Amino acid sequence: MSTRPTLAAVAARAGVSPSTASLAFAGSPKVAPATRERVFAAAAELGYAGPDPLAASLRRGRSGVVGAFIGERLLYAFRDPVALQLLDGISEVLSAHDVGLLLLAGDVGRPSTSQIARIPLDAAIFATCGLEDDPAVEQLRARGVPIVAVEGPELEGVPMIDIDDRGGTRDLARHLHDLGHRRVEVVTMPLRLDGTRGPVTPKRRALAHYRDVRHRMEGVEDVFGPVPMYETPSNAVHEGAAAGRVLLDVPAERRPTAIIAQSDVLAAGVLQAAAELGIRVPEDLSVVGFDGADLHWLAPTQLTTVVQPSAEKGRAAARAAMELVEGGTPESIVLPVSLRIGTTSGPSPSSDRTARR
Amino acid sequence: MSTRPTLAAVAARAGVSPSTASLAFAGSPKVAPATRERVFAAAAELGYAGPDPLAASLRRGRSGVVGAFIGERLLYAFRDPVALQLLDGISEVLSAHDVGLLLLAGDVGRPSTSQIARIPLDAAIFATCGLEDDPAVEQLRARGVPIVAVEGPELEGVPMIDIDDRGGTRDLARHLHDLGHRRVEVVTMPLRLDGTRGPVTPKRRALAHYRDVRHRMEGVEDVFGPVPMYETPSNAVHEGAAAGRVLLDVPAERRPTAIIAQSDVLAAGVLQAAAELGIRVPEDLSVVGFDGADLHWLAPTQLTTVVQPSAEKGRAAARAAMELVEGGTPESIVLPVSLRIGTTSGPSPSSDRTARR
DNA sequence: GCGGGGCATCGAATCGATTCGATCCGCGTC
DNA sequence: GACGCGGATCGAATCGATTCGATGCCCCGC
Repeated sequence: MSTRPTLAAVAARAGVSPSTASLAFAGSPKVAPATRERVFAAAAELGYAGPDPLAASLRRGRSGVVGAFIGERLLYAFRDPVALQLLDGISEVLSAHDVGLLLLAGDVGRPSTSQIARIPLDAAIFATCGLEDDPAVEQLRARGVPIVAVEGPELEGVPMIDIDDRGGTRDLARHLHDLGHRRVEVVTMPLRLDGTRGPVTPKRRALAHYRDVRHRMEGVEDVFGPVPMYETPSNAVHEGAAAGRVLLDVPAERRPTAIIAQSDVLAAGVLQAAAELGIRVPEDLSVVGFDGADLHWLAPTQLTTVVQPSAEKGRAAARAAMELVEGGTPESIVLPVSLRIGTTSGPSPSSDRTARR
Repeated sequence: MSTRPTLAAVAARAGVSPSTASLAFAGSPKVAPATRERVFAAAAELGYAGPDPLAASLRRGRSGVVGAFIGERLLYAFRDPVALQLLDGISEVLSAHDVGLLLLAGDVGRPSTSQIARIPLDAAIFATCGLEDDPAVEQLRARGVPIVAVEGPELEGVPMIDIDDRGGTRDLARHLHDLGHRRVEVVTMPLRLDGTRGPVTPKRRALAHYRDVRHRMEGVEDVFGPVPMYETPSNAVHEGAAAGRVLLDVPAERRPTAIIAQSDVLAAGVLQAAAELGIRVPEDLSVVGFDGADLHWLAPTQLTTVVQPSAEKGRAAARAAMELVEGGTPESIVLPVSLRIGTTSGPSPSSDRTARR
């Protein structure tokens, strides 16, 4: 009573050897139906719920758990609809394999390294965080835990699931350029998670941690050349709004005619700031985002943005992880993105002016 | 090379017994500093990253993983800010214990039971789902995995973390009653996850799955008596909006003067519907919610709502889980909630009319 | 009647640590 | 000089399954 029955006990009760009992539970076709029944009956009598996952894991060398590394704490990371979609995609594939999804949130000051040491992981997916100088990477490698990176930096032997951040932003920028915009500014996601807010200096830029952020900066520059950029400390609506206020609350002639936000969430914040300041979108100002997140509450406004396959990114990452666990060597992949023109971008007001003159 | 070094190998190299090496890695004070150093040096030479968590888990009988059961798939569950806060609270406490948080999302048609059989869990927290007739409960019990329920039904030997849903809603209802509202309708969260949408019939109500939903219905009735209720199939903004359109798009004299939404998210949807229909809030209509979620994008509107300690709920649940793992028997607790009056509730327009006449 | 093939079952090694009680050694004390 | 004590280290059992190669057995065919 005090202690749970073991497979051996069940086997004894059923009058078979532990090996046969094990086979029976594994559903092996090698065991005779009658025997299988006897084993199950014995298990039922003893209240045995099936093989202990821990013991099975040790023997198999697999824990059935894949870890997803989230840079920030859950609460902030999940303000980001893309992160959610990503995780949802991961979860979908993993659960189809009966594998569990473990969340490793980088809590402030607490490196997740001590968790890694204690928790059995079959593979790790770096989901929404740069992994350049993350000590966890070293530790996982030493442990032999395979790693998959989502929009991380290239790492020896680490398959990467990427999207065409640069190309997508380039399309977006070109769209604005075609509309006559010349005074364009960028609101960036955090270059790294240290709470910095403000104009991006070259020095700051050199510290950029995240691959996607860098590529989205470059995509703009491919079209417009150097452009003022403003960094937010967190990819959240209110930070977008704060940035928007700074960039927009200036004399109209110095105001940008278009703002390229590096995410839809930030773009939504900029829209908010514009509304507060009585700036009409898209008449006075074009605002574009990135992600194609469904910001239901923005309706009926439709953001001009670059749609990325967030969920598919997650599924691909999970598939790669499973393949690594099986001993395979999955390829890095780059998923395509597509421009979606909404109601927040229009002809540049200054180009109108020039035309009229 | 092909195979990872074991503790035994490290011990051999350091010239000590496996037991001593184990003690050294565990940081036991019983091992002499010099010896410890020797062990660590040997480990470094061999590229040994520390004891294998799987083996350690088996021996200890603990996996260091706690599962959180999410009723829906991740994507939908996390539209709900309360679920997020809850998970964040859980994660906070667990990671302080170096314990991992595993997400078990009930994907459509795929009961998580097969995952449970394969994944080693130390405890399970039923986070955002009813567990009345969940087969997972039976399975976990058979396995001896302790369970904590958050706003679940009372279950023998399962500590429950609850909030005062009924009392909170009662305060909310009284607030509206005091403002003169008499024609009140309720927008409910799903009574169970089967996609049902529409007026709540007594028959339907008998099927109600979720404790919090039931209590929030009762709280309203404590003040207003029987009240028309309208069920949404999912706790999401657009569903709130859909419900709002149905309830509000009727001749003004049949329109409710106040709508009590069972969550802030639904309330936000109702606000959206009201705006679409040109109904002013709070002049023509009061809208109240529940949760105290920070819907940043609602600003500057401030929802009248009941603030619940979502994150604390998560922390409490995680603490209870840890206590269960340690063999303790944590108590069920009920956390307090508080009314927060915002800008979306005001005097009933019909009471104005009556007064004027 | 005997050899062989196939199917069901069994034995035993193994996965990699943890942990308790035992042992060993050096030193202080009477 | 013997005894006792305490700190450091070691031996060996144990956690609970999985799995491969071996064994036993039955039946068929020659």
